[in-house]
Amino acid sequence: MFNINLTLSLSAFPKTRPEQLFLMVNKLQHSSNCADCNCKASIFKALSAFELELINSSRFQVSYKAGEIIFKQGTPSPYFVCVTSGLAKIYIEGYGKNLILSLIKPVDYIFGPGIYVDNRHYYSAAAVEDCTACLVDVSVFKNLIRENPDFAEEFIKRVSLQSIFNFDQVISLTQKQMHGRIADVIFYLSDKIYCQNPFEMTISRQDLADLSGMSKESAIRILKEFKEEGILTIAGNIMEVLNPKQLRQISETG
Amino acid sequence: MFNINLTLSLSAFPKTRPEQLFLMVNKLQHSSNCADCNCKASIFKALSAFELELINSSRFQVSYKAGEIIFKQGTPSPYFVCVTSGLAKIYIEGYGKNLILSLIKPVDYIFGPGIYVDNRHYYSAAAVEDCTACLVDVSVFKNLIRENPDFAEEFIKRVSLQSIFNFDQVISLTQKQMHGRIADVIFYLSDKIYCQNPFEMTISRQDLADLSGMSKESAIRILKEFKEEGILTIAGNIMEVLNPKQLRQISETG
DNA sequence: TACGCTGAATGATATATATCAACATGTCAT
DNA sequence: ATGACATGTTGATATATATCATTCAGCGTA
Repeated sequence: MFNINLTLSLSAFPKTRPEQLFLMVNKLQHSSNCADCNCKASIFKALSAFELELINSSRFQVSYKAGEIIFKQGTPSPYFVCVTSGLAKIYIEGYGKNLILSLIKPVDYIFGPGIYVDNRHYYSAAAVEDCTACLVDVSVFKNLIRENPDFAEEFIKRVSLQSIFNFDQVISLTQKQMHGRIADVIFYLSDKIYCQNPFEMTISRQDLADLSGMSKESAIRILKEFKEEGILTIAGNIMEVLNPKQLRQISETG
Repeated sequence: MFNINLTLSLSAFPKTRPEQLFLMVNKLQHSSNCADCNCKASIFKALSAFELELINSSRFQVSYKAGEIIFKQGTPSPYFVCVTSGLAKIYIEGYGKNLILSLIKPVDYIFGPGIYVDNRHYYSAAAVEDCTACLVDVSVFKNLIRENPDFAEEFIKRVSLQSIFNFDQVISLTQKQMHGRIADVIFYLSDKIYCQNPFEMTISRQDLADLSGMSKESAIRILKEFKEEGILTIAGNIMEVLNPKQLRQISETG
């Protein structure tokens, strides 16, 4: 079922050569401090000052330009990634198409299931907007999980929430038709990602399609229909949901 | 995106009334011993004899007839379920249709993401064949995770493997067309569930459809095509894959 | 300004898939 | 054996969706 198509996928992003990543890694380090930063990062609240300092001292900061790849599905996974600014996406490279699992905004982490299995990434991550991120050595993280049960529970809780989110997503993708799926994605964007109503769509139409599991053309057509029905407006990159009630209705009737 | 449709779903299984479950729970208790049984249950290998006895003393055994519901999506989740004989399915009740996430055979566990979130089930479970299962109080389980880091790691590893499996499944469901999806399910059945090549299909055609995210009629039609092309045979409930290579090909070309 | 490039939009067409309806088969209790 | 009921099978049809081709708009660069 699952095939790592490294060669194929590398060529899909010809702009970012591996060396560039390492250059960026060395560019800026330790520019701020975990103890200050973690206020929004819920799972870190279970850590003591000493433990936070452990993470802080082993971390380094990286910046990515929009479109650049953060890591590739199939590659080793030595770091735990925490996005501190900008917007990133994590996506599975499937059979010709990509499926975006979720968008990652500050302060959120990217940790894949591979960390505890074979230390490989099971999905790719890329910057959608210009991003900064902190990388922390996975082994530091794993040690904390072994030594601090509260932190372990927070971690498991986090993984569980992600899993629940994925369930919703699978049902949306497999049992709703296009209108309902686009409605779901629009709610996801306005409620969970941009968190405001007239919001700037910083993702492309292709990303919108990859989030809702359909072709770019279909996604565009449905946006147009929603516009014509007065459910939303799009001016440039600014989208506003005018009739959330009707949109909810569309989401629920599939 | 996510709606718990309890009323709708109860009526979908008119045969099993809630009282029946409790009657069965009281029928047989402590018929065997975790220390003997756990040989196949990998995550328990991290537990000491004392810890196993903790689980053993708080567990009780239940049996379910084929078709009976083990628990319902949306209900509280006080127990951790370990299937000790027979075959069960876990499935999400979506918009009209069900999606089977996986089949559970001995010795495997059913633990949902709700345990660490809101103590609710996020999917339903039902017996496909007659089943016996052990129920263990979730709090006993959670305590062991707090106190035994090895066990915690095994648990996280387990959850991770399940997550990886789900990724494959999502890609199959959203990016392959029907032939590829049915091929994937047939491999799943022969390699992971029944583990033999001429195998008895104890699941119904509807279950096959719910595993591959399509209508029952479409699933049947594709089985017929596979028969006509000599890829497999079906006699009664016995299915045999004759040309696994070609089936693999179909799986991979989507 | 003109050029070329990339992402977005639109229309025409092909096709995968669900739905509906009818029919067959098996199974169980009477 | 008989009927009733669930499950499986098949065919005809409708429809959701992808694909292909084309045009358009914005944007940086020569």
